[in-house]
Amino acid sequence: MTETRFEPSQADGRWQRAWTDARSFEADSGSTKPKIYVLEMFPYPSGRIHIGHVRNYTMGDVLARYKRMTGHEVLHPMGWDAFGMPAENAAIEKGVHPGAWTYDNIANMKAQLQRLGFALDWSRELATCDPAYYGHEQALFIDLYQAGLVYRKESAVNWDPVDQTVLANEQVIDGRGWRSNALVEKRKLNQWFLKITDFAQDLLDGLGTLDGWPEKVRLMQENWIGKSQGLQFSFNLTNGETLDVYTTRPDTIFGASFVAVAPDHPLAQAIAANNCEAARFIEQCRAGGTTAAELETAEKLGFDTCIAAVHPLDPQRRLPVYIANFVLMDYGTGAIMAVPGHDQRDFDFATKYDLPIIRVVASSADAADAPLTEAEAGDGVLVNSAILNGMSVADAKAAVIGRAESEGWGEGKTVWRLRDWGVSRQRYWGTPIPFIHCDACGVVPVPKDQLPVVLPEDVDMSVPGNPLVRHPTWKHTQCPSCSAEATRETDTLDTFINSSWYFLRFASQPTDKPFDTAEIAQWMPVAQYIGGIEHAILHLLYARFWTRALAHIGALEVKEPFASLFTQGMVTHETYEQKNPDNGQPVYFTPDEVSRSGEGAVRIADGSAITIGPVVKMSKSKKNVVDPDAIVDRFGADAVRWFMLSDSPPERDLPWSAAGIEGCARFVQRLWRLFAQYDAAATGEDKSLARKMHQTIAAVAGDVEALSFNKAVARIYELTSAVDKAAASADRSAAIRAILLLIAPMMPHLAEEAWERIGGEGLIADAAWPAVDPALLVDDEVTIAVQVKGKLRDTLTVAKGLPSAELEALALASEKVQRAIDGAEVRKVIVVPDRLVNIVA
RNA sequence: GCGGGCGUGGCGGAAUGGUAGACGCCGGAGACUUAAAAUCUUCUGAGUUAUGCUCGUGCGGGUUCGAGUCCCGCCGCCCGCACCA
Repeated sequence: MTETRFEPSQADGRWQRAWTDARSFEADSGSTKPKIYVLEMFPYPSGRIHIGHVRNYTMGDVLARYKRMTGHEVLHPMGWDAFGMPAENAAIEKGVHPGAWTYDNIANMKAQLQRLGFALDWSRELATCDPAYYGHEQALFIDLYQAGLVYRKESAVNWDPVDQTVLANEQVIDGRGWRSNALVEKRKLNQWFLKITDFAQDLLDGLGTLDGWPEKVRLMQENWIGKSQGLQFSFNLTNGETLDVYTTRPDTIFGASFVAVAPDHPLAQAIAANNCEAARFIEQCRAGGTTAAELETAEKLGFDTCIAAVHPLDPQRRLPVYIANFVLMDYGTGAIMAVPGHDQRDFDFATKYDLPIIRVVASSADAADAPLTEAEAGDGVLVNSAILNGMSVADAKAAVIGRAESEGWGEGKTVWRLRDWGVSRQRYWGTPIPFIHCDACGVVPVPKDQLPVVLPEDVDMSVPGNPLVRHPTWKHTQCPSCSAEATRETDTLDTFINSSWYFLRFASQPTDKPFDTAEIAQWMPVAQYIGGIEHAILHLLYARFWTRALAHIGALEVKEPFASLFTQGMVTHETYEQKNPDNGQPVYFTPDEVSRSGEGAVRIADGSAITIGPVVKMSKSKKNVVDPDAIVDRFGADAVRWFMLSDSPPERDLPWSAAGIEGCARFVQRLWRLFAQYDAAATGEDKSLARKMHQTIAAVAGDVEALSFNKAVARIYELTSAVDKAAASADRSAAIRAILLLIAPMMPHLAEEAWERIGGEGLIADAAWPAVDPALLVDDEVTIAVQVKGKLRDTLTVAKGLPSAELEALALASEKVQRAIDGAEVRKVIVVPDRLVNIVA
């Protein structure tokens, strides 16, 4: 090792080729080693990878490489979530075919990923837009149809009358199409649905078994599934009709002081038909915002219908019926009994419209008349509730439901927020839904031997509307049952279906079927799944459902696809801006355009002052981005990888900084110089360095297993400094070799290069993780804190395991301690062996 | 509004109820050099009458021999959301 600098520009490519040539990272399903599946969420091929991908994939890579070193057969694949709207947008804007655009992007991004040296099994690469992938998806979809998990029903979509297309919610801006600016209409279409609600309870129960998932994600899914148990019952109205309401608090029924229906409720609509004031009110409700935060802070508003409802347990009582802006049509029956005393929204409404607020739950029977200044949702005993008085909330719930059922005016009911999954998309760039519409036979699945139903290549994206509908020949076919003229389904599948089983196809990819059940069992479930929190609900819930659905039809033996989930933080960067003198709007500059010095920054082009803005998520609009290729060119893959792992805990945001990456590049060189000092022939002991080495190996292993990469990095720095300071010895050489192995998963190119030079056998990628001698994990000397009344006054270095009495004597003998005691009487001495002595005087 | 999370030096962050600030970045001083870069050494929470002492983990209480850590009440920031009856 004579070169004084490590040259990533030469080493990176050389070792990447060596790994490819040796097929180092191709997973063997037949291996007898313990198997482990490490997976990061596959990217959408947008064109360029961004630094967030680099962070995500670096984390997975370190774990995958580490697991290989600890004797596992590792499956660590990569592919492309390649269907979706951006390709169609590009096609419309640039006149390229969505497929051509997508495959170009894949080629670029693959090259970018390969430059980072990720230990990926590229032999299993897949793209969801490949008929070899989506054909199997069509087969699975038909299987689920035959199992009764797929059905069609009418459902509303956002229709853009100018672009003749259905819009996603995000494409509707202030009620208008994002591209056409036309007013969006609600249109009812016959669409395909998956029965995810059949699995609601199972999906909920499964969350309890996912110990390896963040509590936050489990909670988000639980709320999304939204199970509630309550009473659905019917009010008799004074106009002769009845009104169904749902409540989760039947116990508070005697506290009901009004009834409210959603603006979209049929009753409200009927009233509005001959009452323009009501119609105006409903219109006003629709004009308001629809997000939770907007509605929560919006004032509670109502319209008195002048209809009254008869209280089912107190027929003399009449409750006014309101149309209210805070009642949702989509949940329950779209109508509620309102209990102001025990629901804050009802309380706010009652206060505004001067309706009675009745306490029916109190801390004790004596507190029945305690005034309510806000709604009280807590537990207690029933008061002011006739037959229910004195009961607990739980008993009263059961009593009311029992009575409603026996008297026939209501029934206990479980209501779910979760709704069936609408999977129809009226778009070209997606998986064709493999069904045929026949006038005589109805909806008929495409026979499996005719799969895949392939998208036509010759489409014109410049004309509005779905090209599959207007293609001259594609949709025309024969009915598989009766051979009559028939048409293909022109809807394509939601891309969330593509990502609901790609991990299965990675694990097993026969040509004649979606996957091999036995081979899947070798790898599934995914041991560690890593991705962004933005997928906490939809992707992860759909994948859990799809896996269950396949298990339900016997195609799989696992129900939960991802045993452990990790959601990493974003990569952030400060912003650089100037005010536009004309309109005062900020103008952003990229880090390349700005020279940062000390406190301030200037624009390189003209030397003008730049305002340094907040550190926020990297985004194109704020121009606070760094290009992975550019930084790999400049610093090498290993420095970039090291930066991704350093400092910030992986679940938190990582602030990118030029100084930070430069520091990492310096550390790469420092290690290079250290490795050059490796001397296999060195002799002599360095017991304390040997201890430090074994402790570090054990700690780094634990940190990597826990994905606490920032801690592992800190420990490697510590050991490096200790080795730097140590004199030559056999132990020092061993420690240098250990550092090399510890950094191998993190800085694999540097590690290979140095491994070769010190005469390591084979590739370090195939080397074993260094062994730990348990005897050397503990020190024989410990430093004891000596406190007086809880304040540190001295420290003592003593032999480990010194008895308490001796520790106490040593502590009391300390001059500093005596000065702190200052002659006071020692009342108590707390001794924690090998830790501290606390003298209470 | 509800749910969840987080508040520790100039910055990112360490810390099984037991020596707060590990490790890194920034910054200061010095060595090497004709010089610079690189590298190395060293200092770096605040205050102070400096071998010491006092204060210090968002704020106010509490439990404890001992609290960044546990409990109660606030404040602020971030994320999620579906007024879910």
